[in-house]
Amino acid sequence: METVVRGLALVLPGLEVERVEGVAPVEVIGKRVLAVRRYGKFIVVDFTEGMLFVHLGMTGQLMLSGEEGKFTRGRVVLDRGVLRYDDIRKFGKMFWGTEYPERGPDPLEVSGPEFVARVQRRRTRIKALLLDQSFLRGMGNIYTDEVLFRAGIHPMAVGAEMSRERLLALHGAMQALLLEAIEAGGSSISDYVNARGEKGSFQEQHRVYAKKGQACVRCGEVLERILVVQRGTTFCPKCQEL
DNA sequence: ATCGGTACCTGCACGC
DNA sequence: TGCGTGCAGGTACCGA
Repeated sequence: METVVRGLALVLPGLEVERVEGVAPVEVIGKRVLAVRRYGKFIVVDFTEGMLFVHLGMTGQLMLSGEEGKFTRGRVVLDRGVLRYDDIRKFGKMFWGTEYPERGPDPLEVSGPEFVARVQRRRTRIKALLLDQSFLRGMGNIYTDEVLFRAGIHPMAVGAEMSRERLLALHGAMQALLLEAIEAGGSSISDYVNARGEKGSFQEQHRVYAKKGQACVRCGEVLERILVVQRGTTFCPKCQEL
């Protein structure tokens, strides 16, 4: 989402909405874009009064250029350019609002001590916690699996039982991972593209996500796949012991 | 508070 | 080639 936002922020500010089509909310008509920001996994387009929230779900794409397709679900036509919304599975959403949805702190902004304190208050498994948007806004399945591998933590480990040191290491690994992923333009598995329709390359640096059966890059052990809160989870049983 | 199950929707990879 | 199954960057809601 961060990489989509960065692309949109280069182009949209100052433009005025002329009309909308499809799922785009009518409230934006006639309003001028002030800024484009990210709020967790939401893309937030700031207008003179109120905000357009866009959540891409699993397969959503928000683009400034490129061809219309079978899965184009909506458009925001501006005085200079068109913002097009495509979504194969229709899990994404666009809506107008004046208040932010209730969410936890941003993983890139939360401090180490605050992160530790929040985790230690909870009895649930660390993977479920990282995925919970009311706990942290922004971590998804890819980066959760990747960061737990980097920090050497089992996805079923209970947060409240982990030491301050391990949690601080997890916090540091999480911020480093996200910054590297943003630097690489994000992870494109099948559908993800930025605002210009370009794929990211961080998938080339994934170490465990969707790599069940492959050898662990650190120890050579065969990577395992389990289900945690109904999400496919891949980890190294040797480097990430319970 | 937390969890499993289900639902939403479409495409794709895989086995037979 | 075709069919059935399971899986997918997410989230909401249900009942236990």
